[in-house]
Amino acid sequence: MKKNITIYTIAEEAGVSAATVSRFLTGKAKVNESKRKRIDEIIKKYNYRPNAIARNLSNQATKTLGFIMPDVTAPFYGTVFLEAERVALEMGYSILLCNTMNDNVLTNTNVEMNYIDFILEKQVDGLIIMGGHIDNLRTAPEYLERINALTNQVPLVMINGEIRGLDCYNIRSDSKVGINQLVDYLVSLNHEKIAFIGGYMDIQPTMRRLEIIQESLARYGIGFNDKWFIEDDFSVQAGKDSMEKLLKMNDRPTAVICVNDMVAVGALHTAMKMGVKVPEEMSIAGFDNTYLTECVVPEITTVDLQPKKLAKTAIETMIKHLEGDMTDKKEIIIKTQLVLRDSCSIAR
Amino acid sequence: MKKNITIYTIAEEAGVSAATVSRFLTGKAKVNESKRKRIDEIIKKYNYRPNAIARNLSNQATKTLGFIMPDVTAPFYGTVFLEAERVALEMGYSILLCNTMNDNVLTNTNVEMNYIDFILEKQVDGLIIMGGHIDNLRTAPEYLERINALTNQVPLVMINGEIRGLDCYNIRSDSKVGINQLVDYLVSLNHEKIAFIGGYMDIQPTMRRLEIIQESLARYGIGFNDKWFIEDDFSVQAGKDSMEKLLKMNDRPTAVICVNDMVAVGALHTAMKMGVKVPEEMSIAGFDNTYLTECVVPEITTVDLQPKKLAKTAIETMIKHLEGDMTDKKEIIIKTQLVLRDSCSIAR
DNA sequence: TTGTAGGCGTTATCAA
DNA sequence: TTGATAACGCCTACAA
Repeated sequence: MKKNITIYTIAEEAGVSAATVSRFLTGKAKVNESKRKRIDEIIKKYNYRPNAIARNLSNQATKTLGFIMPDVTAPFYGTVFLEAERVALEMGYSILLCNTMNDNVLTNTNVEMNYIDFILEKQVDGLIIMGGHIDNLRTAPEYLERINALTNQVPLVMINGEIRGLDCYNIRSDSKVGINQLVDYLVSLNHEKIAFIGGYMDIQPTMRRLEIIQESLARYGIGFNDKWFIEDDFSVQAGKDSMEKLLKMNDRPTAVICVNDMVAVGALHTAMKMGVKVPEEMSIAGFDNTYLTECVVPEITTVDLQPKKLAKTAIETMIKHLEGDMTDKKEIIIKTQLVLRDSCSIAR
Repeated sequence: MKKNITIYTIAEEAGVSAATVSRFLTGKAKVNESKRKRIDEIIKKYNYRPNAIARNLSNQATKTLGFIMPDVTAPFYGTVFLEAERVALEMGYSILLCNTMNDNVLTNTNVEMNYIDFILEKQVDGLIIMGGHIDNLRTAPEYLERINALTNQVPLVMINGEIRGLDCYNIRSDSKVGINQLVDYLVSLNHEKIAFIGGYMDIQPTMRRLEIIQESLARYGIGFNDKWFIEDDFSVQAGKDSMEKLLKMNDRPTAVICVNDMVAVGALHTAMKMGVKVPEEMSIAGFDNTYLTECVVPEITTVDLQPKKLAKTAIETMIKHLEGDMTDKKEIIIKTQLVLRDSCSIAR
């Protein structure tokens, strides 16, 4: 086994001490011009790279951020992650990603809890959580306890999470603006029979959106028919199934708001398959404004949650905190906005 | 600042030496039952977790694999990554993901090369590369040189890469079977005017697929009209643009094979927007078999590249290598297969 | 079965 | 400006 090349290797060949090589590497102290040059040469000769593990151990910091989410494969989460990675890298940090996929959002918190431990062992400097159990309105007590303890070990940023009274940063989107715009729009198109599909009752984005929709409709004196809330998960398949249920009803809604774009795409899929014309016979809207909305015809009208802005804010908030630039602004709201496309038209 | 809890903290309180605690932790040597118990208690009391960084430094291994790819957000890549993460975790490894997004596939190799350095500094035990410059048929010499050097530092697994004569493992999908099936199918539907859209000429998956399509058509004595190869990138937008070009031609093809599902979805989008019925007036097929194909109507007929199998094989191959279970099978072929859905029908 | 001591590759403190 | 030297937290001979 070839011996590793270390600062000692470099130091020896350059005729200096390891400390000097280290200083050269970090640039935190001056080193004589001639030695500089020699060190530089040897480093290039060996194509030497400092060992980040050793560096981390010594520095007591890894310059890496843990990021826990359900599934990068979902366009919204994926977009957030990618932007987070980009911004982090730009600021000199890297991201350790964990997908908790297998967890059942409503019950089993094991995967996520294991991941938290796992990620802490890796000594991340900060932890970012998006989706999963932090969205759960009835959080399991042991999970709550764990996440509370967490808060003392490492700074935490939650994206669109729901847990109250937790000492962490919250980056959340204010759905209200976007939803009001959406409801205004639908009402202006004469819709009064509006459904809401996808998502679990116990999950925050679901209930929050549903409530705001109801409030928003109430401004027009329009009631929400509970039969038209179809509970399911957040997948394309959920959209397909839920729309099918809706279409089998005697009293159909004229417009369907979906808990996210994936569900909207699924809903559109079923409508088309069952010969229901969108938007002529049925209007459909989504949430998130992911690229999916522009994949289908008609393109889907949606509420933009600004995933990139969420990501950027989350990373910047975390790094500011880590670098001592404290704020006491623990909560940051990102505005949402309606994006008009082709999937809604006048009710008939 | 609170002092960190280390094996010494535990050792002291348990009245044993740090070595014993370490042995308890690794389980690699026996430790007396009564001490076992005491150690265990203290560990729980403090909620102690071993510091992975220190462990890695000592072990000279990180149990993490670097994974370099262009963009997790693309469904195919995302699927591969997710499965890779799952399998790796199951085998006790974690994955450090890097998205090279910003690189221009054809020219600038900087982002990817920087990432390689970056990832090596983190002392990953192995490196997996999928997409990006390894697909480039005219690889930049300095990139080749770099990647060759790489090969001496860390085991390398390439997924569907093209670089020949490199000492690494290759997991690649054999497109031939799937493409032959696709061509057989299209010909059986009376298609003779078949286009191919998306992808760059200089990129392996593009050319490989195109060549095989041509060969496959040749079996039927059908020629390929070069005008119907529209070069573009691999995005939904590419599909939209390319289809538009195709539809503006006087002599239109009756079927379009797309370099991947995203392009296929884009192509379908344009066809529908321009009032061309799919599949009645135009058949469309894709590659990859991602979930996108089932989002749209008609659902898209595609060649399944088995992303999960690619991922699993890649990870298993890597870990087998790392754990000394060497094989000399440096190349593993994953079969592809045609998946029939609704986007193709008889030519007219 | 247990403890001592040295090493993993860097950084940082303290003299010089 | 430089060089010893002691951390950082864990693992593993080696000796007991």
